[in-house]
Amino acid sequence: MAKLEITPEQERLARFAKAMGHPTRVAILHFLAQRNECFFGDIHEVLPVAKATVSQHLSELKEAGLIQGTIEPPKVKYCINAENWKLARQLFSQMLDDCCPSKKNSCCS
Amino acid sequence: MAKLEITPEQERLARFAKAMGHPTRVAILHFLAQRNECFFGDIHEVLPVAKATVSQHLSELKEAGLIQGTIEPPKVKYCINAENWKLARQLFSQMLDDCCPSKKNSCCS
DNA sequence: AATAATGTTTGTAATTTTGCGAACAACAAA
DNA sequence: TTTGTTGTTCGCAAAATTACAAACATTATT
Repeated sequence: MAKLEITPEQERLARFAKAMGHPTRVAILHFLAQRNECFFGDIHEVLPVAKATVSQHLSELKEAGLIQGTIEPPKVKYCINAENWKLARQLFSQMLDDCCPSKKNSCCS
Repeated sequence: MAKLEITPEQERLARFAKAMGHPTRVAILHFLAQRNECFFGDIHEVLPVAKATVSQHLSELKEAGLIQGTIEPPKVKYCINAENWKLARQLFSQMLDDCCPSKKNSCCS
């Protein structure tokens, strides 16, 4: 029993995925992914949620490593964490590309 | 305020991501992604969790559309849902590739 | 009909997530 | 020093997630 070990890479992928697992956070990432300037206010202004909630979502994205925040008094600038973003891309590709090759007898019909 | 609409695509992506947001489910997907035969028992046998829990994780992956199950009495065969898998690949690529282009002045330094 | 094998469903408990208003902290400007 | 701006943190409540054992359903086999 239990021959399968969950690898650190799988843990990391799950961590990224979990952070992306909410519509508002996807919207935030999408917003950040196509902008240079990105203050908290810019994000909050555009979302239909309370600022406390936005702050919380940002904090989760940050803890997952997908974004980073820099204090620029009196504002806070957020942006994609390029390094981890790249890693996320790799891990998701690894997972999603590595399936359903042109096997015969595959149940993935 | 609230000028940003959350698109159906973002909802879908979040749905996929949420399903992938747990180490055990990532492990299950990885397992399924490289196999043709994939009965419940094969999956359960290899994971360090109770069968009720495995069943629950499978059901969540199924509801998210990432896998599908077929009853083959007295067993149940699971496999990747190829069509939605492809969609997931597209959505994740769209999100992850579409960032941090070689902009000057990008905060993604 | 009784038994066995394979998974799902149910019931339960602990934990986590989500969302918001209100209070708070940090800094700039009047 | 007082006021205003910008975000974070706190406290709370509702809902969702996670995990398991036990009960159940379904189909084969004896």
